[in-house]
Amino acid sequence: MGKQVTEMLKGTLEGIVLAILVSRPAYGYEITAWLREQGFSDIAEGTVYALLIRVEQRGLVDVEKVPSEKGPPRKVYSLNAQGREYLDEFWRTWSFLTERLEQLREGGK
Amino acid sequence: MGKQVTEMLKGTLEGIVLAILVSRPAYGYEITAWLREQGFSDIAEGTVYALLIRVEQRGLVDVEKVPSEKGPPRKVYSLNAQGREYLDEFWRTWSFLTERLEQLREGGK
DNA sequence: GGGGCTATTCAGTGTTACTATCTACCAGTA
DNA sequence: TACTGGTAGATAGTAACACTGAATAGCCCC
Repeated sequence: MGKQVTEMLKGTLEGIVLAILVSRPAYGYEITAWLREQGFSDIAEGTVYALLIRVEQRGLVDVEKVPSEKGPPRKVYSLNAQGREYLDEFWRTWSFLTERLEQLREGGK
Repeated sequence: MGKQVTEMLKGTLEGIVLAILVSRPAYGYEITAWLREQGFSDIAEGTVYALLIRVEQRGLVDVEKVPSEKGPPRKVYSLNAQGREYLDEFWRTWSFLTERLEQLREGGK
């Protein structure tokens, strides 16, 4: 992809991951793979792990270590109450931004 | 506003400013004031100026120094051909992101 | 002269995603 | 046994970007 996406993901990738976790618990490798399927073609391996550690430290997710059939144990993350609250705020902020930008796009024609 | 907006603006504020400039030339102070009216309540003074210098150095805008009735001369920026190209790409990237997020928001209910 | 508004600049900081690399576990295979 | 490949996570260092806070400068008016 491009540098543009990279910069835009700052601040949104966190919301994206939390939005994934609200529908079902998941672990890092899985999330990365899913993002790539969705078109975020070059999300770096380490990026999601770093993000998950951050949100864990902020207490937005619960963690459970689950043994894997293949490879080392998985750290399965799930959104807790605080995380859901944070996600709600994320959506509000996101809506604000999209509204402003939609206006600009209309006006710029 | 909050830290969330700050982080989300990374990568998008640049597009926002370029989108303003495509409809009319403008100078830093004016742009900052306009953004604040639009609800970006605490865009920092220095932020827009730094951004304008960046896009100028990348050759996306043309600059003209215009004497002001009050205060020091204004640096009036206008989008050039390269800038318009870049803005087009910005909108494509933005659309990609909004589509993905809209899907996530739908799915998360 | 001093306060208030306009307008720009700049050094320093924090956050975030990327790059690159490393560790670890297991299965299949030569 | 040794090697490869897929799964899974951690981490040190870097670049980009917006913010903080302050400084500078010009102009007007009391």
